[in-house]
Amino acid sequence: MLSVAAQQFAEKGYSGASMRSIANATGITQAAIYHHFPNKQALYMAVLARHLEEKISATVQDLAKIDDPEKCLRELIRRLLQLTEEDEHFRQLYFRELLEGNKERLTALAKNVFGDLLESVGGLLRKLAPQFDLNLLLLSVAGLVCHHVEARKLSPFLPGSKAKHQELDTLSRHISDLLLYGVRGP
Amino acid sequence: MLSVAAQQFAEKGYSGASMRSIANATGITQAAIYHHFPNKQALYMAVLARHLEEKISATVQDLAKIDDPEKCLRELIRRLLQLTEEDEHFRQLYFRELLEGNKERLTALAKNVFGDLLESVGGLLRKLAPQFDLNLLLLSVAGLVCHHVEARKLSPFLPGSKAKHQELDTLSRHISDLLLYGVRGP
DNA sequence: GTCTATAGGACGATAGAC
DNA sequence: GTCTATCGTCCTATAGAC
Repeated sequence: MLSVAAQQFAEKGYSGASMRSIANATGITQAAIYHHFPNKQALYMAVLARHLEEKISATVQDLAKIDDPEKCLRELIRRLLQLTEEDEHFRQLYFRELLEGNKERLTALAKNVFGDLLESVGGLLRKLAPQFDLNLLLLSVAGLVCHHVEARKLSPFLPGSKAKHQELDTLSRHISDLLLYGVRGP
Repeated sequence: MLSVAAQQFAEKGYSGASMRSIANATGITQAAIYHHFPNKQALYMAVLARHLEEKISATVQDLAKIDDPEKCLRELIRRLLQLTEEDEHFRQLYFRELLEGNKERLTALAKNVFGDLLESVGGLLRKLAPQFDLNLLLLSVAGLVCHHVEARKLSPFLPGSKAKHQELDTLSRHISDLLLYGVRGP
């Protein structure tokens, strides 16, 4: 039921997803939701907790074990790409929170999502890029990954579009190379 | 009236913004909108055309005149940051289109927004980064700029947040340095 | 070009039976 | 825990007067 709600909130947004359609897709009537959650907001918060906060910590685990900083960064990019590709709703919910999240929800997002990210890869990034601000670098990585995956819907309509622009390996190499070496390339 | 509608669509999304609230904020009644637009979709499309497609072409003009590629890239980043900061609705509408745009709307977005971008800075990027795919590079730049500005709402709640993370100059230098030199820095 | 009025439906939430 | 039924509110869109 939480995953059905996540799908609808991600695809249609908070206002666009109705309690009725979520209930119907779950297989119960709209009134029955109110036995599990007091109101729509509470249901939405439960969706966020499960879909954003749990998934990120599972994704970035074990990264600290990789010794070589460059390999570790490439692996971070690869995992984030895979997460945001496999779980379309994760990415959409994150974007929607950036757009519409109030102070309370943004605080939770910062603490639970980026807090976990920092813990896992903060050390790596500090070693790899001592000249850069850690928070800004994290936001750069998140922006690159999420935007590239989200823009795959847009990519086919761009002039000079190629099929390989859709592939995860292509995106992974592009982002990693860009981050590691800048526009001049490796 | 189009700018009022842009504001509401950007802030509350398509479903969240009602014809009533748009009309009231404009100073007319809800029924009067239907004299100017046949329905809600048509109003939304008019908003997109004005707010996304017109603004981007004004922003990237004159860039080709700058000879030094590095200066030109820095200026591109600065202008895009300024556009997406000054015109909050531009950025929000772009993100919302990425999330919810159908094929027709994404085609228009690709053609009118990224088409203009390509025309103005395509040559620069090809010269500056011959090893990188042009479309992927454009999407990287767009993702970095938009995400950084959008994430300013999130930034204060991050661990280790600093006031300067909010400043446009800081963001501009961070993004430009990262693109030009990678994580190793200049 | 804007108004009032209203149709017709979807929404969130509640009451109460089973 | 789920149902049916319903309330009150909001919504998009239309009709018709001025």
